[in-house]
Amino acid sequence: MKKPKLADLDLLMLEKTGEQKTHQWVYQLLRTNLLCGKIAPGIPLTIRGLAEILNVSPMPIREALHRLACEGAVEAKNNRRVIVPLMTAEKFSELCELRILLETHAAESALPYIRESDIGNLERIDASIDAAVRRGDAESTCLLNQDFHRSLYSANPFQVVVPLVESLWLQLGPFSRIAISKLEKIYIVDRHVEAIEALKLQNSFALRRAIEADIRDGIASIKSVEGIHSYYKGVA
Amino acid sequence: MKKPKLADLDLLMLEKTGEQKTHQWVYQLLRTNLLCGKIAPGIPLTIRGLAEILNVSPMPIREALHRLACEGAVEAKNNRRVIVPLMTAEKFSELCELRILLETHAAESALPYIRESDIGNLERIDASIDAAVRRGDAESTCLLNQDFHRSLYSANPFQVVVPLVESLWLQLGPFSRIAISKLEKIYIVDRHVEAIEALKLQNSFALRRAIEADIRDGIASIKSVEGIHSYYKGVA
DNA sequence: GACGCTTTATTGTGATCACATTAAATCAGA
DNA sequence: TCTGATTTAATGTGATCACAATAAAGCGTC
Repeated sequence: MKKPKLADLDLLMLEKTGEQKTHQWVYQLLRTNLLCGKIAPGIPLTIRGLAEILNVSPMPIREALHRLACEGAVEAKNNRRVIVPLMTAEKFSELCELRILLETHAAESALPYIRESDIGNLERIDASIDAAVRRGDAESTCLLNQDFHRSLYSANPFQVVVPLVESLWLQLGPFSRIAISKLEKIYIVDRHVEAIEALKLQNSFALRRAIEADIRDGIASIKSVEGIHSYYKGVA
Repeated sequence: MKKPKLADLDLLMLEKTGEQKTHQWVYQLLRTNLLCGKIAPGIPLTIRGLAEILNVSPMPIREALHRLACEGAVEAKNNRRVIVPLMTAEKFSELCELRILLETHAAESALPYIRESDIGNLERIDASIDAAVRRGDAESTCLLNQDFHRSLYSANPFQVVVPLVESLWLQLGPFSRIAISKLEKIYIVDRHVEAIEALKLQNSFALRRAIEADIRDGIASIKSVEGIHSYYKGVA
């Protein structure tokens, strides 16, 4: 097995809209690729290397990498390498527990602010997810799933938890790919529909249950993959 | 009342140790000052201005400010100003609820890993806090208090929650100064001692109670300050 | 082949500069 | 003295460069 290199990356590209700065574009691009697992743990990300791939100066890459590092998406080692951090079973468990803790809270505290239009929006996103699942589009499924959660929690205008949750998503990102590969089996029960029902009924208990179940379903699918342990440590 | 300017800042300085990079030094310095409320909300922080104050090139300041922005410690407005964000009552409540949620979890999941030496270390820190309170040293009290919590949670070697908690501390930082000013009245009951007792007894329920009470005591002292609302919005 | 040392290439950091954008200061007119 | 437009100053961004530190490659020895 060949050692993976930076140049082998096939990133999914985003177009740079005119209103965003270069470093924001780089950040979004790397972030998106991390979130749907396009960048495997262990391969060193270099400033100049990415600068060449993306055809920009090293400066915006530097800023984007630093930001991702402070969100825990990548890890700046004490030597001079920046990598997607490797995973351990214990760390994985901690991240999942925190997701449940934070996201059930976020959903519940958003509930009083949910309006008809919010529910419509969530239903629209969930329909897109179903479509993406059916056509086997892993990247879209992953990103839309996060859109669903983010939209729900953001209904609370005084919300401060979304950035924390996004940090958790980023740290789990490289492994969500595994979950996605089994998505068709998972979505026998659509937890999003359950959540939307709970919203309509203003039932905070049912809402918490639905969110927790949704997260646990994803976890279970990852844990069900045999040899996951060797996966995290194998690329070291 | 004069409009506060950047030059009027009297930052508490840290010496730059040889092993740390310049941008890390700048980050720690700004972070420390934010955490103990030395930088008031509303005054614009500029790269070149800080560079001149700290006698470094603009580059490390840029990186430090970007990192603080991504942690929520400062807010980069859409115009060209970076400020310590203003507070609202609702946001304040959210931050406090999250502190309780995350820190009680962090304490509980650290409990199984606590060793004799950890307890000794925590007792030592608590003694330092008492000393700082007695001599009215607000900055040290604030920083040592965070040391206590961080040390406790970090006993769990697989812990991923400390960075999230630190982000919350940073966002609450500018207002912790208010709490500190009333600290002598608060520490009638030393919640840290209660927490240490719970650790010794391996009593996770009592530990959660102690941590939650510790946080709530601080909150109560801030809320007890009359006109706090005008404080957050007054400097706008 | 495998291991240790030297040489070379590459990396992150910090400094400096040019430029477009925005805030602040200046000034004219009432 | 106040208001609004115009000029001036200051800011963030991105590019480029020099430098020290590190990793990778080359090479000789066992």
